[in-house]
Amino acid sequence: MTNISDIARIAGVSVSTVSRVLNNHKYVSEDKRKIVQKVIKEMNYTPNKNAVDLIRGETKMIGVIIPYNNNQAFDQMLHGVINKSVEKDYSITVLATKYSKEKELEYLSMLKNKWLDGIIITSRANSWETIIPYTEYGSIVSCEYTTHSEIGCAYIDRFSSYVDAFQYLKDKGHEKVAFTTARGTESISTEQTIAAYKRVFGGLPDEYYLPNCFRFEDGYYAGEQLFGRAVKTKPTAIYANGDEVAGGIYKYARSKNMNIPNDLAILGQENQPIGVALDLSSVDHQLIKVGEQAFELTVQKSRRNIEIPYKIIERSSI
Amino acid sequence: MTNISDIARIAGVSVSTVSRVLNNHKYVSEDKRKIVQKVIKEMNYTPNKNAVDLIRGETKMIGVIIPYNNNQAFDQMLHGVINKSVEKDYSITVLATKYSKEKELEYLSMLKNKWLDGIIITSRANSWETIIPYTEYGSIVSCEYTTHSEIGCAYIDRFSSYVDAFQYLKDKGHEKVAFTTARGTESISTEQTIAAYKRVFGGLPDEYYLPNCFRFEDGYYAGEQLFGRAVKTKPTAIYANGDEVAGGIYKYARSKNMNIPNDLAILGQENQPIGVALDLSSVDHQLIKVGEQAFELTVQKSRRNIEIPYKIIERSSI
DNA sequence: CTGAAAGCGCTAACAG
DNA sequence: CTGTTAGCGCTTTCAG
Repeated sequence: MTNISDIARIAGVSVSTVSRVLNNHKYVSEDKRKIVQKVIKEMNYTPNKNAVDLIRGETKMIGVIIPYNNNQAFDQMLHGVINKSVEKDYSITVLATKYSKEKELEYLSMLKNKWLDGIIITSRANSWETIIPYTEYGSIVSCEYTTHSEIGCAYIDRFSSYVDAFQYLKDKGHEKVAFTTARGTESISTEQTIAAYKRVFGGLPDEYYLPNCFRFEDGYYAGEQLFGRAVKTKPTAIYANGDEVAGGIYKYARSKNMNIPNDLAILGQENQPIGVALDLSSVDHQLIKVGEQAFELTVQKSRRNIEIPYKIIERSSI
Repeated sequence: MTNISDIARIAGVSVSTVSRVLNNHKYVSEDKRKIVQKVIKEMNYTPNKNAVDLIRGETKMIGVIIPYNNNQAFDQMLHGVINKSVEKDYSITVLATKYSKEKELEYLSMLKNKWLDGIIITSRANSWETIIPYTEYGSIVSCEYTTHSEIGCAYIDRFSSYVDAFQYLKDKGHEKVAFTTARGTESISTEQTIAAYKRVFGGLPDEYYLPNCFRFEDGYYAGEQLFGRAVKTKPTAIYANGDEVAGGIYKYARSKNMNIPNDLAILGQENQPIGVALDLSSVDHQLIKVGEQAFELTVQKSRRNIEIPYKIIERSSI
């Protein structure tokens, strides 16, 4: 491993001069700069990033906390982050938690030990109170709205979005509406969905709320639950927490020869390929943009709150 | 930022002793170990990873080179890598190249500057000859078969897979078969598809070969190309390079009221949700397993070649 | 069992 | 413009 002093010795200059040309400082004579560059090239030398980071105290590396690494929604945000990072010469490290509080804390402390310059939280397991102390060590930005002034966020107004979605369904004549969510009531997003539902429809029949839906199969199973079992009044519409889940529901409905949208209207989320394939209406939360914005906030160490707009994409499933 | 000597001073021991308890060395008296641990906890101290990595010469960090960060196939391999990395306490950094040779080289030199312990190449832009010199600085493993002894690989026998797929179509009575690929003939995978095609069908009519297909829309466009324009003999079957692309083709065909599989048989790849939604047959290359194996090889610094089996999933589209 | 001291490879005053 | 030198925070001989 050739290092900076090898280069200095061979080039017949001091390490500082080598360091200067490495970092494009001025005040290096053309002669020396030339020769140093020549030696660097000849020796195929690259500075050791650990040493540089150690002394500089920053790594140009940002971590993205995602609960699951195989979920379309989190993937979209991750993609947004990666998109921007390529331009800005940052590296992105994927931090999967499976919603483990310990794991999440472990990742957060990567800020403390100077491994990461910043962290983007797409979805969290711990309370803000336990997360906030870590902002002392690096920039933390959230993809979920928060009023805590220590945390920047690029967010979608989920409550409004859910209200709009349910209202849209209601306007289309649906009064019996079911919905799926990923996690249960430990999730803010689920809480907001429920609140939005109640706002639009008044009460919420237990059987219309189907948690634990992540993937296609979960949607299919949700269909079975809703129509195969003892649900008193069958819903006429369902709002799924993603197009993949919506796809599973669609599949189930078609397997029972139900007509979409006449027998069952389906509204998905995130405007994914499976949705366009099946011609499913979807509310597009523009998660890629969320990721992109989150990245920008992180590198700028900004604590601003930026709202990303959503839009309902109307197709034939409603 | 409290550091190791702060801890040492407060605990009334030397830095070496602190270092020893940090690294679970034996030969530390219970008394001192206790007090050091107490101080560490009180001070909320975490070792600086840069300093540790600098002196150890390793980072427990692995990079994954992917051309695009929004392509289902690469995502699957990435997910496999991440799955395993969580267990093994490694961090994964995503390295998107867009097939730029320069960018790829830049990433490769992260091995040289001790930033990454290893690199997994899901798809490469440079020749093996230019990549191999970097194996001197860290473990490089490929997700594509290679005989170069310096490189380990977790691969699928693509040529056999393509031959099987085309033969399967032929056995089902299809003689006029078109296919899509991601890149053009600069890609080994495309070359293999073409070779497999010729092996099974003899020649390859130009118009049956449709490159530059990545996403749903590309599949739709491929359908337009094939059926909307002056293709002399319409194909009766098409082998798509992914279920998303297959989905686009399906969508196009249905928009023209074609019957699947009678008017057009469709075979996809990777067994993705969109494929099960549309009931598309698919050859599953088990890319997640490829990623998992690639990870194992990388941390073991192994140069073995491990073949991952594929399987054709029969559904109603053929 | 413990501490002093020598680095790991680099940057940034500081003094010429 | 250039070199000397003192660290960054940690691990690891090497002597006790």
